[in-house]
Amino acid sequence: MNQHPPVSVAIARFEDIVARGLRALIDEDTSLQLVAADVPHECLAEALRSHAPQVAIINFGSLVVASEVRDLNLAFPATRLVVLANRPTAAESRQMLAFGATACLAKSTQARDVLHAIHLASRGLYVMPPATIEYGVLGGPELLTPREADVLELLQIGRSNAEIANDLHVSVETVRTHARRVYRKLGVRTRRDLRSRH
Amino acid sequence: MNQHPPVSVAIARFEDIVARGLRALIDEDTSLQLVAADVPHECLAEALRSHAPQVAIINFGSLVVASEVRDLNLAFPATRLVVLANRPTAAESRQMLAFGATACLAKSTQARDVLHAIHLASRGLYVMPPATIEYGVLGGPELLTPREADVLELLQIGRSNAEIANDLHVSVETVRTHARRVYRKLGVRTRRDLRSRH
DNA sequence: AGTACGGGTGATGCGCGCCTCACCCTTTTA
DNA sequence: TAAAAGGGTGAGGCGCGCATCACCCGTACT
Repeated sequence: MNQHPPVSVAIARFEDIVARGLRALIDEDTSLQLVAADVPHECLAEALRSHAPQVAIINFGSLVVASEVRDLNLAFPATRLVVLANRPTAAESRQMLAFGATACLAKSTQARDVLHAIHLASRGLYVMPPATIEYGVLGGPELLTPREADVLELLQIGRSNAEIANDLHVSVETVRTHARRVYRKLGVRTRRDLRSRH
Repeated sequence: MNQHPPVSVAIARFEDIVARGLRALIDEDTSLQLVAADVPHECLAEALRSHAPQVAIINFGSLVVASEVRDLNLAFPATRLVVLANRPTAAESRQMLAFGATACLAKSTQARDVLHAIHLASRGLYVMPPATIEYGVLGGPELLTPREADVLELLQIGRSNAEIANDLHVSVETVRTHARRVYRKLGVRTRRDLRSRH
């Protein structure tokens, strides 16, 4: 029922065992088409230029500097970059995404999950390893702060400002300030709207 | 070769068509095991408590407020939350992740990608829709700051600390401080390492 | 008329990242 | 050998988000 054209994939050079595993994995998946494999690190740009794969699997370990990922992404924006690292830290993973990678995976990731990630990345969805997202690392002033979320929750169940102030052990004025920001961020004008929305 | 126990999945209540599609999708996948389906929104917490599924697919549209996701995540940290929204904005997606969701998907996502995301989410990997990550929305003290990027650029073209200090109109000591942070963040030890490519 | 609510503005304190610079030390390089 | 670079530590100032509270005004409901 789903007839999609195969996803073209290029693989950078990896350690022998890893490379063989990756190749076998991708060969097994008929919806993935290998267009280049075992590409030496210094030939990556050339390979991306000539093959223009939808997905390129990059070896984090062979990166001389992390910003090479940014350079590749700027030069070949049509190719989604999947970075495979031995044991990426949360910071490294975030840096990879900040530099334009679409996915960052540990080599300890299960084989099937690598395939899942390749497919998702080929269609632009981001994949990040566990424990890389906490409140605070996601910028953006439109996000509700933890305190605003507390107020929102109580607003939603119909509590008055005075009751909320009592619940949270703060002044009514503080509650009103939080409520105003919640209204603005969620694009509503009254507490009523919070309950009738959706 | 891959003998993994199936992943238990619970599905919240969705629009009829969507619900049928989701069910069929998950029934087809032998590595997914449906433990609850068409769970009304008000029974979600109860369903998660009794079935303790590895993954729960949440209907963004039936959320009264976004912070319900946070509450569910706090109450059932072992269950990965996959939020399915009609057309999530970048802010909404980030808010979902900030509130503890492991994946946020648009309903326009291809069926197979929903399955991919469920599998990845079951093992803790984060999945985000396209265009939700730009440079800057990822906070974190480990990313290169603008000033560090300035220094990096000059370091890469071979300028000395004194020259960089002159270019940027700051002290040599400041340049050395920026350079140190750049080295640490990029995992290199010398400016040579930054140039060994190109 | 009194109370609660929505909306604007501003102030305060705290924490934290960023930028700047300084002083110390060792290693590398010219 | 002297200069440059790498590495550690710490300090001071600045900006900003967050949380808290205060005062102003107008409106809606009772």
